Amino acid sequence: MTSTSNSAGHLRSIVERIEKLEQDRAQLHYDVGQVYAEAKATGFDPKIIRLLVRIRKQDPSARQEEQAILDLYMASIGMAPEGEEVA
Amino acid sequence: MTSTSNSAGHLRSIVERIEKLEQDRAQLHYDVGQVYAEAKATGFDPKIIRLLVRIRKQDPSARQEEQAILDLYMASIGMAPEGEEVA
Amino acid sequence: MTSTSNSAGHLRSIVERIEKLEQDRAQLHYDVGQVYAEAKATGFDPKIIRLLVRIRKQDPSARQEEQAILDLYMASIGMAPEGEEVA
Amino acid sequence: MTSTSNSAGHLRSIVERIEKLEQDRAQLHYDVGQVYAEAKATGFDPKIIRLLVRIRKQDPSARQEEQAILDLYMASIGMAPEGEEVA
DNA sequence: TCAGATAAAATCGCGC
DNA sequence: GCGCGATTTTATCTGA
Repeated sequence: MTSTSNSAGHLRSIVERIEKLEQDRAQLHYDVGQVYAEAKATGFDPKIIRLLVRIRKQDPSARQEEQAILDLYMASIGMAPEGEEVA
Repeated sequence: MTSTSNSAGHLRSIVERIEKLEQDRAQLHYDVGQVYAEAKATGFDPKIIRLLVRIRKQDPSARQEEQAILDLYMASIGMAPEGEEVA
Repeated sequence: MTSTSNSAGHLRSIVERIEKLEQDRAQLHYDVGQVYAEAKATGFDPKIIRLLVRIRKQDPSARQEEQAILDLYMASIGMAPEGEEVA
Repeated sequence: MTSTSNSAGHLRSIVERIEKLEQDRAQLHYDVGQVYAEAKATGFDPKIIRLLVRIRKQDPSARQEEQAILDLYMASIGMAPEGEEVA
C-alpha cells in the first residue's frame, strides 16, 4: 500500500483526476483560442465569429423555450404533453 | 469544389472546429461533475474538495500575500484574525 | 476622530456601505419571492410566470443582437452604421 | 374595468411588480459596483474587499469548522497547512 | 490601464 | 434526501 489509508488514497485519486480533467479542459480552451487566432489571420472578424457561434447555439434553445411554454400551459390545464401515449 | 468560395468553406470549417472543441470541453466538464459525485458518495464533502483543488491551483506565495493583505485590512477595521475562538 | 486613521475609516465606510446595499438587495429579492407566492396563491403557476418575465426581458436583447450582427457586418465592409451623419 | 378579466389584470399586476422590484435590485447592484470602484480608486484591492465582505457574512464558527475539515483533508494527502513558509 | 462584456463557477431551490 | 436546473456571483478577456 502506498498511502496511509484507503481513504487518503481515494481522496488523492479524486483530486488528481479532477486536476487532470481540468488540465485537458484548459488545453481545449487554448485550442479554441488558436482557431479564433487563425480565423483572424485569415481575415475573419473574431467578433462576428463569436456571434455566429453563439447564435447557432441559442437557436435550438429558443425553440426549446417555446416548447417549454407550450408544455407548461398544457400541463396547467391538465393536458398530456404532445407525443405521449396514455398507456 | 464543394463550397461557393474558399472563404465560405474556411468560415464553415472554423465554426465547426470551434463547436467540436466546445463539445469536448462540455464533456470534460460533465466528467468532473461525475468525479465530484463519486467523492460525495464516498463520504467526502464536495465543497471542501473544491476548496482544496482551488488552493492547489493557486501559487502558494500568491495565496500568502493575499492572506497578508486580508489580515491587514481586517486589523485596520478591528476584526480579529481568522481562526480565533471568542472564548 | 473616531478611527485610527483615515484609511481605516474609509475602509470601514466602504465595507459598511456595501453591506447595506447588499441587505437592501436581499430584501428586494425576498419581496420578489413574496409576489411569486401571492401569484401561486391566486392560482398562477410560478414557473410560467418566471418564463414570462424572462422572455419579456430577453425579447429586446434578441432584437439588439440582430442589430449587432448587422452593425458588425456593415463595419466589416466599411459602411457607416445606420442613422449616422458623415459630418 | 380596464382589463378583460380580473385574472388577466392580476397577472399583469404581478408581472409588473416583479419587473419593478428586479429593476430596483439591478440599480442596487450597480451601486455596489460604484462603491467597489471608489474603493479601488482610493487604493484598496477590490478582490480583497470582496473576500473581507464574504468572511464577515459567514458564521465564524461555520468558517472554523470548514477550515478544520480542510486541514484534515490536506494532511491526509500530505499537503502542508496553509500559511507556511517553505524556508 | 480600466470599464464593460463574456463566460465560468458556485450556490440555491425545486421536483422526483 | 438527492440529483438537476436555474440563478447569482466571480473571474477572465477584449476593446477603448
